[in-house]
Amino acid sequence: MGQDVRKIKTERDIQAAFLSLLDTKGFRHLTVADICQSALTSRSTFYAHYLDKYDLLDQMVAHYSAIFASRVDLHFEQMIAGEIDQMITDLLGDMAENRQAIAILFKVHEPNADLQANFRAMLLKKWQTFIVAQQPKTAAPIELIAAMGTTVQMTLIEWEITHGETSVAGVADAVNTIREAVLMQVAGDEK
Amino acid sequence: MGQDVRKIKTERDIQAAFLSLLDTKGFRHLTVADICQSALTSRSTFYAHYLDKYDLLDQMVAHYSAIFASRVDLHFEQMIAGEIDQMITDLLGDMAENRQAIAILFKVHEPNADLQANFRAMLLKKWQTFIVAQQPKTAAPIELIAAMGTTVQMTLIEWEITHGETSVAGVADAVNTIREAVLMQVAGDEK
DNA sequence: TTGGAATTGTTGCTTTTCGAACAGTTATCG
DNA sequence: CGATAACTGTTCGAAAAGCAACAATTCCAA
Repeated sequence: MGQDVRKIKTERDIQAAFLSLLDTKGFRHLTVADICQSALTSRSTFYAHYLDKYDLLDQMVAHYSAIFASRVDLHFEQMIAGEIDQMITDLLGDMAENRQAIAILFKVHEPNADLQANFRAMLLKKWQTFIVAQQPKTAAPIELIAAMGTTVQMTLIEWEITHGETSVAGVADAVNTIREAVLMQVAGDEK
Repeated sequence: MGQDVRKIKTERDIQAAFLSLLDTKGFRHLTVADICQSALTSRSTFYAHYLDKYDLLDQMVAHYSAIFASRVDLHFEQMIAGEIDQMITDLLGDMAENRQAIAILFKVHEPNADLQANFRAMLLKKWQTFIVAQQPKTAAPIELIAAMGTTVQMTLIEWEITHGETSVAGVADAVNTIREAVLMQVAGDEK
């Protein structure tokens, strides 16, 4: 099972080159030849690993989606519990090596490969089931409140991923204020 | 020629890993297995490229020595002419990609592989022939003055290589003052 | 000093990658 | 529109890298 080191290396090189070019030239006008030239591999090798550039993008999006999927439960619970500082620390810890890659992939929006949309969808589902479980008495539609919570959380994630481990103090406060407003809606409290 | 991309890549990986380990563990206690593990290559591949770790070091020292050898004439002339700013700019320009590698190799002193000693030897030879050509009337031994000039120039080079493209203004002045003192000795002027 | 562990070079065999060609498909531009 | 350039996806033999095993040092601590 332990793969041949060469496969690991070429996939690493191809993916690194892909991300770099994605950042500069964008996805649409990127050719397989471009990627291979930058990765110092041959095209035939590329096709031994991926069907085409779409497959490469798919696999990478799936990869980072899976990583986030394995953390999303904890992340959501921390959000609800208001443990914003800890949530941010954990997120940055988990994503440390992948931060740059995720930041780049977040800007790519292809029909069946949209990392940002995947993250958002996972969070939205969490919010929906959470709100339903609360049996809110609010007049506002459940879907709206779920969308609100998701948006707030996604905005924070994007901010952290692009800005890295900068000062977190003010951020936590700001997020917390908005978070409480959303949760108040869920509880059904009228102002 | 060594045209196959794979050769280029493995040598690049091996040399990068080697430099990195050289910086952390030093040369003596470094094993071929260490290098290969860090470079993600196999030992048999290593031995297909190098005789042993000494050969690897030799080749790298020879490589950077050759680069410096191709610049040393211009570099020395700029030193004599007092074009310190230009000299520094040119040096950093030429060495931009190799700065880190040279800085690391400068700390390695093996019997037949000493980059720092090679640099110094080249400069010393330039100073010696220069001074002889001037037919100095100074009472001081030629070898002493040559050693002085070489030391001053080497010190500057080491400073630039370790400190990079930081402010150059004050450096040029300081070097120039010392340079003039040395040249005054060459001219034989008694204070 | 000695015995086990680690390191060295070397080897045979397998797997992967390379490079160059190929026909077929899409852009690009005058 | 037409052509010609670029890109795709595939194939092939040759070259390189990987891997595991080996005996032969060398290291190092008991």
